Formats: sequence, C-alpha cells, structure tokens
Amino acid sequence: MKIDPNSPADLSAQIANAIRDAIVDGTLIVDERLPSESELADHFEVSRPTVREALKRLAAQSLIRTQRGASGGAFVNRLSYTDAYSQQVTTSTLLLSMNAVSFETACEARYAMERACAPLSARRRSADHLATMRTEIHRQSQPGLTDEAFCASDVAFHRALVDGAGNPVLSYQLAGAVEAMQPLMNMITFTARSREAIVALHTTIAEAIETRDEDASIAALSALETETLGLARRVFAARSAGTPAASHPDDGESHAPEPRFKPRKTTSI
Amino acid sequence: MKIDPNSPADLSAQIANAIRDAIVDGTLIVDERLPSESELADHFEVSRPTVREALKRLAAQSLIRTQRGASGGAFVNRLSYTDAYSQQVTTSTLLLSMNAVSFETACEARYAMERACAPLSARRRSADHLATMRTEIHRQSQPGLTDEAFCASDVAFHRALVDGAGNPVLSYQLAGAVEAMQPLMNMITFTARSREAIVALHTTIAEAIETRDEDASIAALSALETETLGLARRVFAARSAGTPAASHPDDGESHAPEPRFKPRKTTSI
DNA sequence: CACTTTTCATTTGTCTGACATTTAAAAGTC
DNA sequence: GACTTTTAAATGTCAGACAAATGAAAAGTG
Repeated sequence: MKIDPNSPADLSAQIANAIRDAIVDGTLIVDERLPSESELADHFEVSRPTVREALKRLAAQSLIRTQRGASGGAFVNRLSYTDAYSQQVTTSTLLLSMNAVSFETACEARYAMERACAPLSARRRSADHLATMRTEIHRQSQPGLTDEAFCASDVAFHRALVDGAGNPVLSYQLAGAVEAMQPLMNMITFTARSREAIVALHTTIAEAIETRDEDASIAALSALETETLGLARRVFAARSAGTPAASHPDDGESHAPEPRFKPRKTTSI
Repeated sequence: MKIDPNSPADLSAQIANAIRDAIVDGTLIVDERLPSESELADHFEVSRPTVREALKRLAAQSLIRTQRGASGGAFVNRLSYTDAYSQQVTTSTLLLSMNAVSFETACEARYAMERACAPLSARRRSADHLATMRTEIHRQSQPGLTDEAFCASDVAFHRALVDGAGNPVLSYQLAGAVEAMQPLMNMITFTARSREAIVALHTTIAEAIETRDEDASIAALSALETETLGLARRVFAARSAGTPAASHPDDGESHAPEPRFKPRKTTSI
C-alpha cells in the first residue's frame, strides 16, 4: 500500500483509496484489524488527523468499523445486506431528487424491475410473504389513512412481493428502485377512488402470487404501472394548471417552486 | 441543524448525519456553499478537525465536493449518474465478494433484471446501441482473447443492451447487477466451445433487439442464463473435484481456499 | 487456589494552534 | 485599459496534547 505525496489529490483520499483497494482485492480480509492510526500515519508518512480523515471516508461507506479501547482499532467490515440496502436507498433517493428525474422514468424503471421479480416470487413466495401482502392491502383499505401512511404501506407491500422471490441480491437491488420512489409517490394525493383502484390491483397481484400464476402477476403489475402513471399525470397536470385543489397544505417555508419532495427518514452514516 | 454532545455516537458522525439530512430534505440545495469549516466548528461547538472528519464522510458519498482557495469551500454536489453508478458497482461488488453469494443467486438476479430491460431495449434501442452490441460480439469471436478481455466485452455487450432501453434510472440500477458479476465471471475459464455458445446467444439477442422482437429477446436471455449457469456449475464442480485442469495458474499468494475473486479496477473515493 | 478489584497500557475521539497551499479578488503599475 | 502584484480567505496538513473507553494484566482477598 503506497501513496504518492506529489499527487494533486488529497492525501486522505489517496490513503482511503489504497486501503479500500486492499479490502476489495482481498489483501485485507473481513474482520481483520487494520494497523492503529499511529502506525498507519507512520507507514504513509502523514499525520494522524490525515489518517483519521481517510478512515472516516471508509467508515462512511461501511467498509470499516472502529472500536475504542485497549484491543480496539479499525476492522474490515463485512458489508451486510442491510448496510448495502440503506446505502442503495440513500443513493437512489438523492439521484432522483437531485437530477429532476421524471416520474415516468423512475416509474418505468421500478415496474420493469418488479416485473422481473414477480414470476420468481410467484414460484417461491412463502405463506409469510403472502400474509404480509394481504395485511398491507387491508391496511391500505382503511379510510382514515394519511397519504404518507398509504405510501409506506405501498412500499411494504411491494417489498414483500420482491422478497418473495427469495433472492437477497434481487431484494437489495430492488430496494433502491422501490424505496427511492416513495418521496415521489408522497407528492401525489390519493383520492378515495384512486386508492380503491390501487388496492384492487394489489389484490389482483396478491392473488396471482398466491395461485402461482406468473403471467397474471406480470400483467397486474403492468396494469398498476399504467394506473400509477395516469394518476401522477393527472395530479401534476392539475397542479401546473394552477388548481392545487387536492394538494397538501403548504408549509410556506419551502423555497422550491415545485411540489415539495418529502424524504424518507434517513439512517446513520 | 443540531447535534447532541452527550450522545454516545461520534460527533463527526452526528455532524455528517445532520448535514446529510439537510441535503436530503432540501434545506441545503445543489451547488450551495456550506459554511466554512471554522464557521461549522463554531456552530456545532466542536473543533475544526472534527468538522473535517464529518465533511470527509460526506465527500466519500459524493454528497459534497470541496474546493480550495479564496471563494472555496464545501459545496453540495449534484449526484451524477456516473457517481451513483460507480458507488453502486463498488457496493454490489463488495456485497457479492464478502457474503459468499452463490453464483446461482447473483446470476439469477442479474438475468431477471436484464429480462426486464430487454423489451424496452427492443422498442427503443438506437442504431448506436445495436452497433456496439455487434462490435462486442465480433470482439468476442476473436480467438486470441484472454478470459478477462472476454468478460469485459461481455459486460460491454450487456451494458449496450441495458442502455438501449433509454432509461437512465434503469441503467444505473442494472450497473451493479451486471458489473458486480464480472469478478465472478472472471473465475470461470471459457473454453472455445463455451465461448461459441455464448457468442451464438449474444447474436440471437442482438437479432431480437434489431428486429424489435421483445419475446425473442427475453427467451434468448433466459437461454443465456441457463448456459452461463451450466457452464459455471461444470467449472466449479471440476475444481472442487480436485481437477483444476482448465483453471488459471494460481499465483500462490492467495490465502483464500476458493478460486480467487478478481476485482475490477476501482475508481476514486 | 479461585475470585474480585485495581491498575495500566493501548487505542480511538477530540482539542488547540500553527503553518502550507491554493485561489480569486483587490490593489497597484504601466 | 491591460497586466502584474499583493492580499485575504479557505482548505490541506502537521505536531502535540488530553480525554475516554476498554481489555488485560497485576494486585489484593477470601
């Protein structure tokens, strides 16, 4: 592991890259302890604060974890599905919110990927997955539900559908597509009628998954995509036409001219 | 933006979370300049090194960029597709390499997602995408190609297929699935016969995309999945049976008992 | 000897203060 | 006015120090 002190790049970035590469290529293996900060500082011939900045960069990506105390130090972290999942969601959420990705584009990507899961889910779903889907459908039928709670339940329903495929890699990949859509969905107001349509389609999907009907599950997802897209178009058209009749009461503090993007609660760095 | 000095968590982590949340929820907007490190240190009532550690955490996630000099500072970064893409690839690669994900699982996830793209690509692909696919097929037919070059070309082919769908969100999501598989694919030795089969299937896919035959593109991808899976199984079975006949010459320095995982070259943190 | 308590060395977390380097803007010069 | 020089502000880096956590060894105790 070497760095170039004459490079224009920050020393801490170079050190972080060097250590990360060592992790990625297997020189440093999971749960192995890195040298102490002082030793790293000596090795790279930099000061300890510089080493620390490098370690914080790695910690931000869940590549290492640190522990204080006698036999403490920095350890190579096994990237769990949970860690990867939350990073994926954060990245996807930011990507969508910062790049003015159209609802159409995000929606299309999401449903294309869900359709990829559906047949697998139909084949493999457990009773648990099915029960979760039914529970969420029931929740979505409750009259007093807020729009945000409705969206949250929607995400839970789709997560169960995806998890039903029994492929953790697929679940992890889909996490971004499904959860990152939630802020966009939160911008939509769901009328009683539109909720009814969505619940009906969710029911169709659940039935297809229950009867292991792969084609029906795909068809129902396509129908749901069409429904969602149409709903979003109507809502946005109504707003841009200056009739924010059914819109949320604005908090007045937003500096964005567009309907506000409502982020999910975020997890720890 | 507040932090709790009595929390057990690191101050730098708390500060990073506070700033990240401000970015995610829109309090800090793209290209906005953060207060200087000294001002942030005053605001949070911590020292400048602590603030710097927090900023490095954010920089590692491409949430901010820093600039030196007079009117320099830390700026909220617009997360580009390129940034998101490379983070996605790194995370996926590590997830696969550190969690002993079976080839079957990764392969299934990848092809399921690609099948989701194929119909869209058949509908929308430009002549450019098709040309890239044809070029890569031709490259893959060259006899002198190393296994790694063959894999790289394979990735390029599939990228063109995915990009053909014309949905940047989909391309970004698929990046992880396709590229993170490359190290796994690199563990496989491709015999002339297996390359032939793969090239033939690639040709079938390209033809389906060219003639805008959605169903044929999906069928060809499924066939490719079967072929890849069978190939991998044969290779791994042969190795575990103690006949590493067609395996790579081992470098002897690997401490892993399994066939070594060959990572892609990584980009900057 | 077995067990508990204390001490202690190690390591990360944080602070202070300083200097180096970069960079854009202001000031000066022709 | 165009060019050069100076300057100030900001990040990047350094050195040394102390605080806090923590496990292990040492000391004490029955």
